[in-house]
Amino acid sequence: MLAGQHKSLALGLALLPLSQRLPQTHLSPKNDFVQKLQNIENLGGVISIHGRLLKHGLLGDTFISNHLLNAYLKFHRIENARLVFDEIPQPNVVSFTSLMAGFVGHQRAREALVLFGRMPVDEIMPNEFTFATAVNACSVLAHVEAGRQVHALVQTFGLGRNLVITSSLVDMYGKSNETNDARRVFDEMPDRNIISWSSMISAYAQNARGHEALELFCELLKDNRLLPNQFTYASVLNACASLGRLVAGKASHAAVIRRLPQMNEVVASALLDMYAKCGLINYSCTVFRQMETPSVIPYTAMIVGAAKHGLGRFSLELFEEMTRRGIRPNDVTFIGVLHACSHSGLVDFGIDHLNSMRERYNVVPDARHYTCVVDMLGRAGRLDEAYRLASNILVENGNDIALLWGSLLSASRTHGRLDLAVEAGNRLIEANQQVTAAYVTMSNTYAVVGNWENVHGLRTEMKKRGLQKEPGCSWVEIRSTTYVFYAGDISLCPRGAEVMHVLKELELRMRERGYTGRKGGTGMVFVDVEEEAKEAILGLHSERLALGFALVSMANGVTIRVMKNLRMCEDCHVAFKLISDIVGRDLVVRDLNRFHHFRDGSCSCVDYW
DNA sequence: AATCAAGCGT
Repeated sequence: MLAGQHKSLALGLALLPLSQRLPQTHLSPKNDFVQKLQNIENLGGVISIHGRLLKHGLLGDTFISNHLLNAYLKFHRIENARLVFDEIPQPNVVSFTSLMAGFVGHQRAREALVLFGRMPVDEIMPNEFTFATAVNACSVLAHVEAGRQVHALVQTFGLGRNLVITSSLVDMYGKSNETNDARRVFDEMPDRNIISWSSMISAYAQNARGHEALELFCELLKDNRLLPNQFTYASVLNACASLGRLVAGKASHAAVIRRLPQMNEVVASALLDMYAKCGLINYSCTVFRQMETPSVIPYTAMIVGAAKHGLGRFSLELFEEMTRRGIRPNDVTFIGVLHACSHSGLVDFGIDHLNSMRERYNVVPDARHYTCVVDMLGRAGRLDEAYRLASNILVENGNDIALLWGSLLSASRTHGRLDLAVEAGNRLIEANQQVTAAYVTMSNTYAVVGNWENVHGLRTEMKKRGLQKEPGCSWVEIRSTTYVFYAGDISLCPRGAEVMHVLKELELRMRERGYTGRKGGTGMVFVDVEEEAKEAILGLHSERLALGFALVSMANGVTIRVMKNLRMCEDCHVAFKLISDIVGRDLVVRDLNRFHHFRDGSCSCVDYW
């Protein structure tokens, strides 16, 4: 509305005869205005100068209008900025670039690209600033086709060696999950700054290629001219977290303390997330409590971390605490909260939260939230309710379908509900999602109820369709060596006999304590935890081998973590607790304490990096 | 006058 007034005023001014306009003094009010616009500290000031510019008839001046446009952007008034742009008689490349950057910064990247496309029509030549912004727009949209087109234009304009543009391209390819293209651009850069390196490290970290992220980080450290900063460490920690590499994560923590003048919230969030994913929830908590005013993101990370460790009550307390402090939960926070309820069997709390999220917090539940609730009902054995809910959710995205029906299928198998397992499995197969896993789980459900004919039938069907289960693997990180295990023959496993002995003993004790693996959720490590093919069942699951090896190492006084499929296996955590009970000592805690290098912020950790 | 990197879910 405000901007609309300006528009009509501007038209009115244009009708005034030149003589009636205020004369320009040779003291140049122009420069005066520009300086004021640059140093302005609040929106009111921008509006007042806007009015005075109108009076002086200075809005036709592209240079001044560009300053005004950017002043509006400084206070996030993207609409006002756009209206200023629309009134510039001859917008130049800076006008275009500034408004494009404004759109990108306000979740309107598509409009930035539209504006970019308008430039040739207005016969404005884009420059390096414009291209960097255009690439950034594609990056935000993860629109790799547009990104490739812009990349091609960059080459045509002879800007293929520009540092800023190429760094943006690395980021764009990374965000579009085209990691190899990101690396190609990175390798071809004539020179690189810390942003180029951080972008490439983060491209690896975000695309499940943590090993390469850490490798590249090591390479970066060899160059003494470039210092890693907060961005770099956040990505490195993210890589450690996704790999479950506690030792590297610890060392990064040490490096953060030693090498960064101060830690910001993003690094702290990455750090607490890393500790949670590597199994040290107490460390997560310590990092979290060191933050004075954590925002929604560290709160969410902590809630999710606690949930994964089976600390459902703690998750809910954290949620209470954050809302009490007036921090608004977002969609991800609720995924964490529902996840917590699901994994701690707090079904009714979970349903309450689902219902309150829209009403009280104005967060609309989507497929991911409903999937959590389906999972929660399924784990609790309330399969009919789970099925009813799942049938009523509208899911289009293949990945969402896989999560929803995959969750129901798994619960149906656990509870021996053949009817629902078949229904859920067929949904997956129809949607061409997780087809192999669906066949295997359906077949396992037939096995649970003793219907061997159908087990065999499904196996034949799989063979006919040429479906083969990829071998899963698990690994253990001991000191800084990673031991990888595949399902199969025990004789291939290092210290196989010892491993076998420990596992047998453990399984016996667990059965004595009533862990049959039929209750869902916890205690599943030892019975059918992985949906592996029947052949693998004859041998051993990779997780059991990894766990057994870890236990043997632990018995020899070695500190270990057990990992599964890139993430910490929450069931292993439960298993550790049981093992501690069985051996009558708190092995886990004692061993974790040996890692305690950080006291009072000082550090005695070896220089890993 | 305008351009590049980071953290929370499955």
